[in-house]
Amino acid sequence: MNLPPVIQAFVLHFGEMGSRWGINRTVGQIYALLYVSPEPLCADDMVDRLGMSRSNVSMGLKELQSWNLVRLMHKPDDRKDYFTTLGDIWQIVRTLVEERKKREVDPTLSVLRELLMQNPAMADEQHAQDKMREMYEMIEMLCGWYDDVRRLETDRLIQLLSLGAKVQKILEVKDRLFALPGGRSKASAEKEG
Amino acid sequence: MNLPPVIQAFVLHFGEMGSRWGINRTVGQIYALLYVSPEPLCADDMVDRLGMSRSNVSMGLKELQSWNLVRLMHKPDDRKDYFTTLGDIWQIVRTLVEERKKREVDPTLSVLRELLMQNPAMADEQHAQDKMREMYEMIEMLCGWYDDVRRLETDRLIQLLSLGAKVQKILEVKDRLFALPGGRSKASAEKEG
DNA sequence: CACATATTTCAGAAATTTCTGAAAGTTGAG
DNA sequence: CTCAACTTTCAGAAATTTCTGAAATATGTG
Repeated sequence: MNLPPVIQAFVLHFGEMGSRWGINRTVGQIYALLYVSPEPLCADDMVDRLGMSRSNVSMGLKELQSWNLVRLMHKPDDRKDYFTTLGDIWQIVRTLVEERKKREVDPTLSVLRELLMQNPAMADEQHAQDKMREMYEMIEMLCGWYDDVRRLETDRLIQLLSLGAKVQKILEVKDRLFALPGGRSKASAEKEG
Repeated sequence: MNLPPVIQAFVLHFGEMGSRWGINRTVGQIYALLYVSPEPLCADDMVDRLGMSRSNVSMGLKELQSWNLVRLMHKPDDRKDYFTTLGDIWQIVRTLVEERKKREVDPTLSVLRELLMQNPAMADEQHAQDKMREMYEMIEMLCGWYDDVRRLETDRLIQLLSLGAKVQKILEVKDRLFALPGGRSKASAEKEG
């Protein structure tokens, strides 16, 4: 590896982290390097700096493109392909979540849905299906929330995050304010959508 | 494998999913089987039903215990160890998130913190550190939010999730209600915590 | 303690994943 | 079309991870 120490440490760490997630070590390293680079890099730059084979870099870049994590660019009068990461850190997180959902959560939901349609042939299967339904409903709820939240603009999202659980308190205050004795208040109507 | 078809399909799916996460295939299968079982199982039950070696089951259970995902039990007059999953699905999700944070997010934060202390020796390192800081702050914000939300009781959490982004609207309503011309309102005071 | 029942460890086999160099493919310029 | 510059593919090598059987360890019972 041929990198300044701080960058090398960062790249190595993300290589390790990558291998804990589905992404492999070299893909993690390539991405980390691109993330901290001030300029787009071409494959040969990465070969030099990361010390891996040209073909490995090529495969890694292909995978990163399939994750929508990297953008292909060109420089004028240069036939090489250059790459950069895509968007700011929040956009990166959004993309990561979106892609992982697509690859992991959605297929799981569809397996569960299918299994829940089967007729249980015995008590154990019945019980298993009940547990699967519990899981299915939990995932659906998280997906519904995600589907709402992903549409927020980033500064709204940040605002919401900084609020944390204080939302609860605000809801309580609001409920008290709008509460009408024995009636369905405007607040609860809104809360229930 | 020696399992009813619906359960087998579930177990196989979670095996595959497990291998996309850090968890390996057989550990995923063991957990899936325990999750849908009405009764605690002993290691030999798992050997029978999953068709893997006794030692493999033993190692898998050890790993699941280290993740706090499985509880060891005993039956009266029986020397075998029995195992169950731990808590309802929401508790399981909490545990998973907590453990993954501990193993993946916390170490990353500490690497980043350390790298941000270094003196940049050149422009590229300076730029890299800026990007790392951006990432560090994003992770800190997510952790802060998580730290708030994890304390909520499950039904409060569910309530919050079903609310989704509608929280935003409620905030807007609230801001409008409390807004005093030119003044720091009770609402904004609360929002800023 | 001796024995039977259980669980864990661990060295190496088996399987899977990652990585490489060589060859094939692509593309723009002359 | 031909060449040079560049990228991709892919078969097999290398590395890593997973899995197993055999041996070691632990534990309750008489």
